[in-house]
Amino acid sequence: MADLKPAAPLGRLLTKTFFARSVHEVAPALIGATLLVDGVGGIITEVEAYHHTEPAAHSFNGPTPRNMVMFGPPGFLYVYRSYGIHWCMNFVCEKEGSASAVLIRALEPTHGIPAMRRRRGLHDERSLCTGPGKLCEAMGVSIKHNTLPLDAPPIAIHARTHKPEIVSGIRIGITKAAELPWRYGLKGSKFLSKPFPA
DNA sequence: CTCTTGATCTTCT
DNA sequence: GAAGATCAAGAGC
Repeated sequence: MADLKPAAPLGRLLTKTFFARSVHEVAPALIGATLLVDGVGGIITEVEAYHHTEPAAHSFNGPTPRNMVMFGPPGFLYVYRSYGIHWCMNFVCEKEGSASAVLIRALEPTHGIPAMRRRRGLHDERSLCTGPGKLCEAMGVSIKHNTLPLDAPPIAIHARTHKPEIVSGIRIGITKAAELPWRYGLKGSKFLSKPFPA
């Protein structure tokens, strides 16, 4: 079955240098970019920044087998198990040893929607990728993808072609350092894990 | 609509 | 032993 939804125009492919700067610059710059894994994915609508200097970050207490990739160079994928059942994906940023990353929280599906629907089961398109665990399931991302480079197959991230309106707010689902406004979203998007407060 | 609960991996106490 | 960067299903209002 053909994919009938028109895809957004794709910009250039992002390379590792895009991620080699402050996580607070990378996070809002990713909103509107198109993330594809094996050609399946969509427009990034929501992310959160995590910095190793604050206690909500997995890297706050130093390296472990799980978070090892966060301590390496920028431009690689960090995938971890959440609540024992879901996978969540992050882009490692800044520089080697900095251990900061951006959590991808929601996508607007544009590519390979039938494949995503198949992986997710009985779900409407609006709830296919509106959460960090949901989008990994929809794109088939798991621990197998941990440590993969972000600028080589099967991963492709296309820059946005126009700067969108971006909203920010406090992060979701955490108890430590919860007051930090490091959640970023595409203004007015219907594909968010939760609405941003007005 | 909101609230509660179960799933059960990784890390920390 | 407990908590956590989650999600879906079910009960109650």
